[in-house]
Amino acid sequence: MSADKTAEIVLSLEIDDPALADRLAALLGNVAGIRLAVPGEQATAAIVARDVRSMPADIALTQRELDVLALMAEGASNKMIARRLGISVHTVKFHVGSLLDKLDATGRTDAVAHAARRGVIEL
Amino acid sequence: MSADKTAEIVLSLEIDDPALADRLAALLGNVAGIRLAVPGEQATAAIVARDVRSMPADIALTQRELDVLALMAEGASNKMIARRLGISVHTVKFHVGSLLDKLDATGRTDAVAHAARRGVIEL
DNA sequence: TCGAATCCTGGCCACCCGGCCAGTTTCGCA
DNA sequence: TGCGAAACTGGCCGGGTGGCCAGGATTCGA
Repeated sequence: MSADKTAEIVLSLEIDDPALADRLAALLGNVAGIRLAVPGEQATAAIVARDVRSMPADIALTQRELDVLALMAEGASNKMIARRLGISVHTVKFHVGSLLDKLDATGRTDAVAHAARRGVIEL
Repeated sequence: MSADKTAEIVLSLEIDDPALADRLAALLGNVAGIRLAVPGEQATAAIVARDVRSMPADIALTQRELDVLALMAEGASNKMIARRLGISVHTVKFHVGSLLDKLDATGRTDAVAHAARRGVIEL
């Protein structure tokens, strides 16, 4: 019975803003096929805030830097990034250096963490 | 009036499971006051997966591994971690090695990214 | 009592990383 | 028509990283 694919979808409302949470609760409360989870209940999916954290002025990264950053977040080494982007390792290092500078990070791990925190990338 | 509190809520559907995503899209598609975001659009909130399949039982990490992992997420080097925890660099490497193994990561950056994705740590 | 797990440490070594120096091309804008 | 920004490449090098080997100490449950 737990494998009933057509059962109603349980949504966990995880919004800090009370006003927004209330509005969503009201709107979703009487939609057939959807049910809001009671506190602590295992939900199928969750609704989380999305507008606040991406607001504070995205850091100005070039397209190439974003390419490199995305691959860094995948755990790729400079060599792998170079191969994937079809450029040399030296160029990758060049972009990584710019990234560390712009993101105020001490290393690639820190850079990915900072970028994720600021919403520049999604993990 | 962009500050109209009663404007429709834009939801970003971020569900990997195609079937679930389709069902949610169908159910939410004609709810007054709610609109699904087009790709790339700035949404008010996001709907993310939250069932058991996406939370495959927290990885069994020891307390010490969690200590090391947290410092790694701060961008700390092995040497820094060693100093902070009062242990040798060799021991830090030992724990980092275990983390890479348990988190199925290729390097410390990948390890932090994986851990963040699985909710083991908060960035 | 005997493992098993966890935590700790050391040496060794190939490789990676980040920073330094230098240069080239292409593009858009003033 | 210059000029800066972006992208790209190279050499060099000190230090960091990760994997391998070896060991020892502790606790806990079978």
